[in-house]
Amino acid sequence: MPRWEPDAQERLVQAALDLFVEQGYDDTTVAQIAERARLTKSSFFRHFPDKREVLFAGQDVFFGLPADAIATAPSKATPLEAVAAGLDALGSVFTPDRHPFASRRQAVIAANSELQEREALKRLAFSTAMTDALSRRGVSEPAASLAAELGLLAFRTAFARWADPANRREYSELARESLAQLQAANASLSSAPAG
Amino acid sequence: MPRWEPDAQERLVQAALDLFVEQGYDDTTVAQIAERARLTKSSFFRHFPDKREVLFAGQDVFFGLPADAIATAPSKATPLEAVAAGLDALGSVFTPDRHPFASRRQAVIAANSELQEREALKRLAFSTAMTDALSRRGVSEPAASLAAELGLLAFRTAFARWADPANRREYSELARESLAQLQAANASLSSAPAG
DNA sequence: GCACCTGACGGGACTAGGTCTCATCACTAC
DNA sequence: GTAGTGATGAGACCTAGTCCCGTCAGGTGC
Repeated sequence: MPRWEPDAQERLVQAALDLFVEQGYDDTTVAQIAERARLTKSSFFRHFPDKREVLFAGQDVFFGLPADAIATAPSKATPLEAVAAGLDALGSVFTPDRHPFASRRQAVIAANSELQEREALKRLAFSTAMTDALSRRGVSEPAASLAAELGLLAFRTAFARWADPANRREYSELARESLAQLQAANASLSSAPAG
Repeated sequence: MPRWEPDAQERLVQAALDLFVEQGYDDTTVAQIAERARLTKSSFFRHFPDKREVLFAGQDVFFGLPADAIATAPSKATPLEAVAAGLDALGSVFTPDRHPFASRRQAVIAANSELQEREALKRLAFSTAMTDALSRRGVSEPAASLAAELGLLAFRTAFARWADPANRREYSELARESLAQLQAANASLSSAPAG
């Protein structure tokens, strides 16, 4: 008989998300989260540096995937092709079984500016990682930053569509679509307005 | 003889920046800031919703300038021309006399992730404001978001160069230059890599 | 000249996020 | 069997942030 229940971190994440959905982020205390996960406040802060991070655990890991994919893309690939390969690499993360979790999580974030702030910081780290990977491919500034920002915008669009509760399409399809739409829009930016 | 010293908010900002430079953001308490400004902790939180915000006061105001400029740009202007007009509108904010303050402020932000987080959120609000202004001009998605992100990236580059302690060039010149470089890089994104 | 209101401020109680230190004890290695 | 490891509990402690109440100069009405 083991001394502790396994998967403490996962229990904390689940308990946190459930409580945030039930009663809101602000009205949920760390002690409540820990209690529901059958742990204490002390243990919570051993697993997460702060309360917000419980919804962002592991992001640093899978945001490294695009950077790796960009680094290992064929050397003849254009910057945008490398970025596309980077976004594709996230297909292994946003699988259908994770959709319910992601969907509820996004709803919680959308309702709280503190969490949107953390999300903005994570996005910054994401685009920086892609920029660095492009730089190491020999892409100079500001092209590297630009390609990374385009990739980030495509990702944001694709992820938002994927995480929508009503969505049934796959992430990789949405990612390619978003990037293609962005490239098309890019061409029209310097032409006359629609109206 | 007035009951209170005037310019309480400005005194708090100055005291905060001085203390952050002297001993770091984390090692400075709100009580210390208030004390140096000859006020109390209570008054600090009357002027700012939280400790971070003391370095971001007034941003919402001048980040409305680009949105207004985009809205009032000639109807025949392309999205990117409207964005350029938007960035130009910030010339009245980043004047040489504000350079010392901005320079020290950026150094403090660069040293603290909590402040970078807040800055990321402000940038998000900035790009959202520009996107909305473009949408009201009839620019459709994702062109509006794309143009706004291009504008934001140009602004970030220009502002970083302007706020550099060694910089002597004017903001408006740097802004136009950054946007032009970005447009040039945009054309090269789909061509073969440099190496 | 008097009463009244306003608004910025001081003071202090209170909650909760976050840090730190120490004790506990099933499991593992030797 | 003995010593170490490591995830946890317990609790003191600090500070950000909220809330309420009291104070009092200046302005207003009469």
